[in-house]
Amino acid sequence: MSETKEMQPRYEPAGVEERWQRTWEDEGLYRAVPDPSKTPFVDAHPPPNVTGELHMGHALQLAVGDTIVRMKRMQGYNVLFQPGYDHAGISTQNAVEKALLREGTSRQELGREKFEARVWEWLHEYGGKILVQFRRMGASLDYSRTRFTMDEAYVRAVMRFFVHLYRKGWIYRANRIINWCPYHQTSLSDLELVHVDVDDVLSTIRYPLADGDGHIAIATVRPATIPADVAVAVHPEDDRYKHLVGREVIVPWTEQRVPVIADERVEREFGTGALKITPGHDPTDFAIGRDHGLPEPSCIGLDGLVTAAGLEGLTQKEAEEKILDWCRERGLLEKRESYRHTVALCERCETRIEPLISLQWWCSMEELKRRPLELLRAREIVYHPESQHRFAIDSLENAPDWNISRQIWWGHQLPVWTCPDGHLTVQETEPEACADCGSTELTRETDVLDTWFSSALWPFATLGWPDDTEDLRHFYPGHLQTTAREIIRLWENRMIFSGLELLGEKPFSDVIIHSTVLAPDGRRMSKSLGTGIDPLEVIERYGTDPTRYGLLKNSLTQDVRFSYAAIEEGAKLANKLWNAARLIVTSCEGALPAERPASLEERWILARLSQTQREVERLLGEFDFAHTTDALYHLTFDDFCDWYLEAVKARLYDGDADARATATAALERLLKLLHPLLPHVTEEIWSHLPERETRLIVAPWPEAGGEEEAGALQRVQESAQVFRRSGIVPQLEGDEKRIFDAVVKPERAPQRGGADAEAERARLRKEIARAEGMLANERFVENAPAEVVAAEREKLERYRRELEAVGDA
RNA sequence: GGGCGCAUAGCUCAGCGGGAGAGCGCUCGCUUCACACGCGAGAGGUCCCUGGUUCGAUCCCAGGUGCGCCCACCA
Repeated sequence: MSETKEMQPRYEPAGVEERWQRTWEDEGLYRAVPDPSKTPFVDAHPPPNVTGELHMGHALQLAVGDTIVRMKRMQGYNVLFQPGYDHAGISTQNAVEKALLREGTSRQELGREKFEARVWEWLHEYGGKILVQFRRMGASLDYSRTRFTMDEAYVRAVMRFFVHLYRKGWIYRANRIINWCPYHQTSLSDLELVHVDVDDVLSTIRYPLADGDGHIAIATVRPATIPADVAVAVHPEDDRYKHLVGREVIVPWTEQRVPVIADERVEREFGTGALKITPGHDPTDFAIGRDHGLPEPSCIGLDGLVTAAGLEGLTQKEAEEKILDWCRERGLLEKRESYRHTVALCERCETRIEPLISLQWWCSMEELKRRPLELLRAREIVYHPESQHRFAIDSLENAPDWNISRQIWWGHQLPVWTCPDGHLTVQETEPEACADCGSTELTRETDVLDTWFSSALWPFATLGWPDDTEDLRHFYPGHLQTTAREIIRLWENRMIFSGLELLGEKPFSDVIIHSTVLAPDGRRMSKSLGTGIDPLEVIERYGTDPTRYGLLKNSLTQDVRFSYAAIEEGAKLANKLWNAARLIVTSCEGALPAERPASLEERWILARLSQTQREVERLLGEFDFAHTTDALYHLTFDDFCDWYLEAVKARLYDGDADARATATAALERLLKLLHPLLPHVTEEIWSHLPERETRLIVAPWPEAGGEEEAGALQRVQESAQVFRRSGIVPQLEGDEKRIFDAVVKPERAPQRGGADAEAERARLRKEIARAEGMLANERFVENAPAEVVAAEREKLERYRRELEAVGDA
């Protein structure tokens, strides 16, 4: 399938990349088909939010997964790289609501059914955008298998999961304090909040003792919640208040009598050391209240407005004013001081969160987390880098029960029906009648499930579960996951326990937690800061190959700053490779004779290719992309181009058949090693090589041969170094002399003066003195490892040899 | 308040017990028939500070300083 196109001196990714992306997909080379004769390799790529535009983190994530997957595919694995997108409950609902607002209407006006229809409409318009972006990033996903978490089949999996957990007794309904977003009118998990610092006012208010004997002062930033106070708490060891425990105080405004209790969760150092207890509107107070058996009244409604007697319908600010005035009149307001603290906001709309008590659905984690922990501890599932493995274990150990219900409209409605008598019927599909009393007047639970409840099924719901499909049998359990750090607890842990619980096997064995890509100035990339860089714009400018190279050049262990320089390095590598290929292709037209690598430089480059291949296999096995790029960059520039090609160039021009055959073979191997990293340029070059039977993307990964000759050019390279520094031509013979003359071109090199030679001698003498000094140190020779001492001896000999060559004046 | 991580050349970063490295940038020399997104040479560094362990520390340990991220109910 060689195509005879002229190769331009400069490689231009534009056009070439899109062409290959189409070709690979059209020729079905991304397709994954179950085949029992092959070993599967599965990476279920995280489904981005359907509303989203891909950001730099997605680009990195895709590059990481795609690089591994491309190597595996060439190595003969039956690769499934699964694409799709997530319905992203609240985030999607938000986007559509914003659109409705612009049209002058609202979700409430439309009603639930019309709103849902509207979301689907919106999805049909924008939902495909993600996949276009995936393709443009060169991701070799099997697009024919694209799944959506609200597909009919997927919904069935979600319902099955819920019913399964319910029947196990792990799903329950309970009143708990939750994070309530008054704007979205829904509960939110702790992980859906953002915390920001705000300037607030801390008020110190006196609660008179019921027996008239003085007062206790408490400090609060939320006087509006005073009407729901049920106690005042002090630390049990606090000598200031010990004597008051068990007595009663009078709550301002309501003038209710409440007890003084002791609890060690009270911070003695904060404020006055006394804390008002409002279980209905504060998580700490809620916990303390439950432990002390206190009532849980509320004074703030779901809309965030106050409901307390005499304050009905007021905003919290207004209520606060009234209460503070009330206190002031009675001399109970001790002081007001400015106070900076953090508050929780809804991450979607940045509305201040109200902690409220609400009836929610929960999933108990006690049983579900047991086996995942065993597997993680046994390292049957491994997070990379190692620090994230420990974090994953910690976060699972401490996983609280999971609030799985949300009071929004867009999502999977709970498969729970209630009859007028309050019996619950829980089953996958709509029941005819109540399971308990046979009533046919059933109403379905209006809550929907947390988005992550469905995401948790991604590795197998995409394969057809709950049906026993061929896909499932062949492609489950999978292997790789690539994810951002912040969703380990939201997603990774839940995929693991759901896979183990429902299918009995872990969904994957390795999880790569990639780094966060920061803006060039080290700040977070974010739209609101204006620091975001659109990966598609970078791709437009530099090409996909350079972009993924630039992103992968960084280590996984720490956050990295986005760097155009790294991407330009990738562009240079692509261009260098292109030109190396141009030299070989243009001088090697015509039939190829048998390969017979006879000369020193040929044996050397083939050994270097093998050596680097092993290194790349090892590095990618450890998911070390930074060193992979480094090794391949130097292999291409230094070894392949600057030494090997320079050495054989003359023979290629002369039409030496053996040289041409070996050059083509060597280039072929170089292209294979580089393909996972730079898929497009390597495939394009491959298409210019004569008589290729397959596309490079599915060409077999080479067998790494021997490495014995990898050091064969050492003497020539050392001589070159000495010559270039000193101008002194070394004594070499045969192949070594020929290579030296071809690569170093002594006749063309500028004549060096005596100063250079003298500088070189001085350098060598210094090195020799250092090495001699070390070897003269008995304690070094005795205590240092034998190989370290031997290496030092070798160095000494080499320096002496070089000094002799330079002429020890 | 917990947890994790980072401080190495002008910049971005690798190295992590025995010669201080890469890429970019900078200086100098190359109109060498694959490539100037090239080739060659070079300048540039108390490897954050203070102690400790060691024959030997950029690397290990302790403390300090300065950053970053994640988590957390100080009202």
